Amino acid sequence: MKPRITLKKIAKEFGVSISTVSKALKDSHEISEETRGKIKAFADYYNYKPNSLALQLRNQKTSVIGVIIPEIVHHFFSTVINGIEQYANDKGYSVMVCLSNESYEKEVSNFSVLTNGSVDGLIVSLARETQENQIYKHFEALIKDDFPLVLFDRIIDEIECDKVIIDDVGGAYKATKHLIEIGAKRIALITTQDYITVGCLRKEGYLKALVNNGIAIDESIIYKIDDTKDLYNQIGEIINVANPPDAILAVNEIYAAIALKASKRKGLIIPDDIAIIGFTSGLISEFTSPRLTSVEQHGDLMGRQAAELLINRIENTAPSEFQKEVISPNLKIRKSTLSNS
Amino acid sequence: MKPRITLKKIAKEFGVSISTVSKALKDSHEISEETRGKIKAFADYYNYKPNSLALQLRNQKTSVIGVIIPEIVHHFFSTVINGIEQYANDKGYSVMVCLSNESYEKEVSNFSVLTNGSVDGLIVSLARETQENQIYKHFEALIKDDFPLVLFDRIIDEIECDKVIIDDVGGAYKATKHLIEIGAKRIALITTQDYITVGCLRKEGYLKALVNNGIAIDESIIYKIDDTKDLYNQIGEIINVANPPDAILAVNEIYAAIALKASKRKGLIIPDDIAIIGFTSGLISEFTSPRLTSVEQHGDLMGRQAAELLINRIENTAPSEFQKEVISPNLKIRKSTLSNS
DNA sequence: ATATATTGCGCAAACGTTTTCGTGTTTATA
DNA sequence: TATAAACACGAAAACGTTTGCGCAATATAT
Repeated sequence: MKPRITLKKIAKEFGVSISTVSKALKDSHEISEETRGKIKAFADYYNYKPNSLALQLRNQKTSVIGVIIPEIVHHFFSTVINGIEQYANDKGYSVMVCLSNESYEKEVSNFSVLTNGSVDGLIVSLARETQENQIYKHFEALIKDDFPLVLFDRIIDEIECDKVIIDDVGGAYKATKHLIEIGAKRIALITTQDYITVGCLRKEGYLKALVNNGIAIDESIIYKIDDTKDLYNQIGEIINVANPPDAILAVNEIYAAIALKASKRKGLIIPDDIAIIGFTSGLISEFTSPRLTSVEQHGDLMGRQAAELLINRIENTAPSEFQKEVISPNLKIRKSTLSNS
Repeated sequence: MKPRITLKKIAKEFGVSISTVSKALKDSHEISEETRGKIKAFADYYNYKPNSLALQLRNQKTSVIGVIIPEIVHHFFSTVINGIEQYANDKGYSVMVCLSNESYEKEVSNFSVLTNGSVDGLIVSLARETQENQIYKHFEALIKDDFPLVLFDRIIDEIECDKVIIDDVGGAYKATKHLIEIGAKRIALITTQDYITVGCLRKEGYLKALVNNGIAIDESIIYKIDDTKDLYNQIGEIINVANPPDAILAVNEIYAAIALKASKRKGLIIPDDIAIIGFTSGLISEFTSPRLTSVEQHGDLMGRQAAELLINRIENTAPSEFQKEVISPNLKIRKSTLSNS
């Protein structure tokens, strides 16, 4: 690659000082019309652009925000990124994305890459492993220095910073209530392992809805899926029993879609024999047959809000207490809970 | 945010020079054991980390690669990002993602943000609008300066740089041939507007397969979808005719999934009445009913290869001629072309 | 005791920019 | 003609880092 053109080189070309060139390019009236003209023409010809590293160093501001997410090949997270990008761009920031791949170690290494001055702030959703291990040491230094930080979706309360979450309890409550309203009596819950906080919260909403509507809790139809093992087998076993549940609430779209397939394979009619709802903001629900009723998570909005909180923090326009934004999910009712009869 | 600790501050603390501190922290034997010890302890306590902007400026290297893609909420692109990240991380690079949102203007503005010295190289897939307008002015300066650049998927031949594409012609050929082999006679093509290069190439493969197998080309069953209008209507009209095609090749997953739904609604049996194949690397095909046969695009691999080409270019380990990697797609045969009978 | 190594550290340049504060020359005013 | 103002530009510091080189002071060898 050819070396980029710098103020110094332009200065040399015309036998003037660097400051003269800098001022000329900024149209300072300190510099004569003539000098200005030729310098600008020259710079233009060679496509001069100020080196942003130098500017960032001088201004002590990068206008970049770092984002660390567990994975990107995941509709929810990519919508969040989208939201972050939108808002950040509007405000003149760029986005640097790093993936933790659900690994604690990778998350920590991303931290050290991003907190060395290359970004003005950080938006993070915790890796599964981090939640599992419950080690948050890498956050301590940031918190101590008031480094601008926003946690979203996969958050933990111990870390003191701005946060954006969806009301998982409320979403699960709404979904469960809907199932009850359409006549379900035995509503199974397909959820994650306990250490995934969103899984727990959704279970909470599910339980609350049951209790509030006078349905006894049946622990035997609450299933905790192990994401590292085969999903089809695990979920298939829930359906392929003598007396399968008459409704299912799944904490994500994939679980729901698999449950739907398993039900069809067993010959159950959806939603008459079994109604299904998934959590999601994905495309899958749109194309299953029948289409899946689902709890919409508004990832875009979440991203925008996270970016807004962060940028306010960066630019010191935020209140000193940390904010916690809660986004209300809504139920998108489709055919998997909507009987034709 | 508290100001970060610097060499200067540590130097002041101990009444030594900045260079002493720098050397001490690097365990230089130029510095006495004693001085080294106390400086390192102090730095450690205050969690000193070298400011990466300063390093980048000094080393004339950012170890960041910029990526500009049309959109991120798109399974194919997110798998590509994933691949890029994997390879880049392995090699010690970080990734900065910018979205063009299919807009020419946004693409150009992303260019100016990223080519000011903040990244060592660029991986780009063109915005739809850019392909439509055929204005590639923003590339010229880069090319002239040998700026490390890799184009993937949505490429154009005029721009001289490294490229990664999938063999769209071959993929469409394979898919079409498969349809012919299972007995299809009237194979419709659902494709994009002409300016999308991948659409054209896939059409080419489709036509070639027809010709090679002695099937007459019927322009009336080649449909060009307008992405800015309602997809369901446009695709529905293809199916809801007196004599619908007996097979469909769609240039992406969504088109295929919609065609599948429309076919089912009309009461057609898939694949007996109508067989369907989509291009994709997505999740949708997995969950339609029946599941969709599809041309797998290997986005991950594409990302890794793009990153490899770029990093080789950056580190000057690439041959001087530009490379063009072509990835062979393969056919994932599922129930939408696999008759039970 | 003198010459030579070795040790321990500081200086200064370099990366590229912006900006304040001079400073010398020219022009305008008294 | 003397003085003030206007003009056109340069020097230098600052952002934070690394590193080759120089220079003392001490330690070792002759």
